[in-house]
Amino acid sequence: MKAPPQPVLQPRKTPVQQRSTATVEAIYEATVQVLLSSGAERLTTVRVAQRAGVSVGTLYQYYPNKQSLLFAVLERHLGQVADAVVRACQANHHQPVATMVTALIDAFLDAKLKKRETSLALYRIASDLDGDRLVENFRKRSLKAIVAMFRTASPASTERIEFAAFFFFAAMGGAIRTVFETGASPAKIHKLREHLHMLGAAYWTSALS
Amino acid sequence: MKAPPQPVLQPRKTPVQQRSTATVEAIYEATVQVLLSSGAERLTTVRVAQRAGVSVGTLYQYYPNKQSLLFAVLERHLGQVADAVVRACQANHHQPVATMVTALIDAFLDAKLKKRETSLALYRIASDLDGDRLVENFRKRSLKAIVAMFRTASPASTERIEFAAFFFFAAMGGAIRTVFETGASPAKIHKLREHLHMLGAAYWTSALS
Amino acid sequence: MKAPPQPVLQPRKTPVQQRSTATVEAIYEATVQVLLSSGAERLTTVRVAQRAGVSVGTLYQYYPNKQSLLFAVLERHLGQVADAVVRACQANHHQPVATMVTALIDAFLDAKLKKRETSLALYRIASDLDGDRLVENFRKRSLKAIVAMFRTASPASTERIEFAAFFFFAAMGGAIRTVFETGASPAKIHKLREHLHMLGAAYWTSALS
Amino acid sequence: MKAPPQPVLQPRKTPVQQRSTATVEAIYEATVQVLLSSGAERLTTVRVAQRAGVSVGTLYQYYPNKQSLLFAVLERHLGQVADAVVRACQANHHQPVATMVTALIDAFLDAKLKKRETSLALYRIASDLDGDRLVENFRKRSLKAIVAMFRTASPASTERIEFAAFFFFAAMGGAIRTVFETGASPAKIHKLREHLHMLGAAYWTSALS
DNA sequence: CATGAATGAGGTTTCATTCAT
DNA sequence: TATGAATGAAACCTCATTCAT
Repeated sequence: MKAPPQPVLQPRKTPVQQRSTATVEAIYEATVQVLLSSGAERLTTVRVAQRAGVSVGTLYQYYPNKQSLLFAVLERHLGQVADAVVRACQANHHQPVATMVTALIDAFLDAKLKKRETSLALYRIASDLDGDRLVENFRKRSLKAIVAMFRTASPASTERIEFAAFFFFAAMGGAIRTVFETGASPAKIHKLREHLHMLGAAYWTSALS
Repeated sequence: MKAPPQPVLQPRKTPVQQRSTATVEAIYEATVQVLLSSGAERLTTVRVAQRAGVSVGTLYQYYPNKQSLLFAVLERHLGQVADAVVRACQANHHQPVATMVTALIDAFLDAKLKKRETSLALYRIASDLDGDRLVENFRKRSLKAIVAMFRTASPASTERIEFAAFFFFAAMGGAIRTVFETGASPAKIHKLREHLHMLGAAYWTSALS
Repeated sequence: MKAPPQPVLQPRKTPVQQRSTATVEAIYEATVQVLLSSGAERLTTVRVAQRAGVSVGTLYQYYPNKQSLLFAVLERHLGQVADAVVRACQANHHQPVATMVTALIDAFLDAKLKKRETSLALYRIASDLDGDRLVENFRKRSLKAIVAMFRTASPASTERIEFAAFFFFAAMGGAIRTVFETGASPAKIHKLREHLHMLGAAYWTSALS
Repeated sequence: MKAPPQPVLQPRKTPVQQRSTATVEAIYEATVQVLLSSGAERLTTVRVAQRAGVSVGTLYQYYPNKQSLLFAVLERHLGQVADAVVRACQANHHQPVATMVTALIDAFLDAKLKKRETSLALYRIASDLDGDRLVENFRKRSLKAIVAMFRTASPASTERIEFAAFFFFAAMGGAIRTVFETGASPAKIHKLREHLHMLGAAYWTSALS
């Protein structure tokens, strides 16, 4: 991956035609597949194009460079998880804290589980140059919803809730990531959920008091 | 016209002369420095050698390939953190749970803080091929000591303690990592420690009951 | 940071466009030329590419590694010689032994003479890793045709004919190679042919009796 | 193998002391061993020195460069074979031609057999830059003795005998080399000798008439 | 004399990206 | 628009040779 002087990371064009949309989608899917089957190290633009059934040239019509490709994948994945979290939070305003915690954890964990493989592959590329920015956006969106939810349940200061949300989100993410990375059997996933609930209940009770 | 090599990750030779000991250390230090200043992506063997003030050839006399270089850094870092954790655990057998939790958290967090920059850089390269193995070893060593400590404080089943240790270690690591990655001001570090203590106390009380 | 490759010696892709057919041929020719002008020792992929008027990258689009390049040249050369031998043998079934011997020798020698320089350069690279396999194939093809021919002229056991063919083929090859290596003036070539005829006639008469 | 501007191929010093002689011998032996065990491709000066139990520096005290090392080995090997041939020839002056032929063949083949492995390894390095010169010397010495021998048995012109000797020597060498290279079982060696005798008798009878 | 650490040119190979067809 | 051949900078790694100790 060469370092382009001024990287452009947005898709080059907004597809409006039928064919373009299909092509973009095929490239997206191919990227995920190559990521899963070959790993980030072996992911080359030519390989992705081949898997997508198009030529490299075509790939570059829609993504100005390799990074934008990976960004697109990462962005969509994070977006899906954030969506789940936001929905769960919005649906549980004014509920008891215990309910909120469970809903938040389940939403996050289930979203990750649904794309477990993709998620695993993406942990790695997220570290690459400037992937942080996307992760940051993802975190902001999620935290905003989480904070909003907990504010309907607790008189604690916004600042306090904000840090607690940030902190808990990070801890939860770390636990899930590690379980995924060390091999996630159904039994282990089950225990993970249990302990997340336990952790969440215990933590938020302390944190909001 | 090369011949098929087999990747070896151990240092290539044990220095016998005075000079080479200094060289190997210089290369190690240079690796850390380049990692910090340029990032893993921009870390090349030539750059490391230059920074160390030696030629590439010399580098390859001591490290058979680029990976072994990164391994050495990762290994030493993880070893130091594990050492700190193990020491803290051994020193707190038969203490109250609250004391144990605080000791564990502080040991881990302080070890990480001491090499915060290095730690940050290493999160990224650990994902690389087989870095997992080192991380796995690190986790095993740490968990063994943690489990041994908590067994002196609780009649809970070993299996339960083991999972709790694994889970908490992962959550704590995730929280710390995220704080490091999002910029760790002293104030934030302070809050982090507080909330880790809170999280730890709340979680272990639940988990061991 | 490379991943463990597995050596492949077959050409990498089949050209579909007009342009690439020309390119692959240019690279092939350049390889022969560099081999002749610089010797196998000085043959580098960059040099070959330059001589071919393309970039190294292009070279590697068609030949997966340096060896495959040399293989291609060796294979074509050996193929041509084998073709000549096979044709000569097939055309002389049921002829007198003297005729057979002369035909065989002339076919082999003339095929070698036609590409004398190439042949000379190839003697050297054939020794390289696994070049043996190609030479072995070449020998098998040739010997099969030779044995088939002599069986139409002699009641000797197949086993006897087979060894005689192998032995004579080797002796003939050695004599020709040495003459080529020590400088082959037309006069010397003339004598060589004469003595090969003499040797062949004398040997096969003994061997088949 | 870099190309030194003005290669010096003679051993750097003539060893007179005890230790030096032993060292030179050890290096020589190590070279052969490395050649056999690792092949010419993997033969490095450091490896040879290690196998010899000395440092590279010491190696370079006795051999000015890598080529001179290989030359020494090649030279000694060829010398031994030439010695055997010369002795056999000198011992068979004025014998019947059949006796001469058998003696010559047996001397050559046995000398090669005695160092079959070394011989095989050396075929390859002899092709390297300027190995030809040594081979040429070897051939000259051998041919001189062969010609001298046959002149005591035949009134044929010197020129005729000379070419016949050259030609036969080459054919014999080629046959032996090929057998060695294709795997020389005792049975195959036995047949080889038989057919060499047959070839030799038949050829020289024709050639001297 | 011996040692072996250091050198660095040079070789092979990859892959993001461009552009003529 | 799509194609895929071509590019070439840049990375990794080797190894003959030197020279301070």
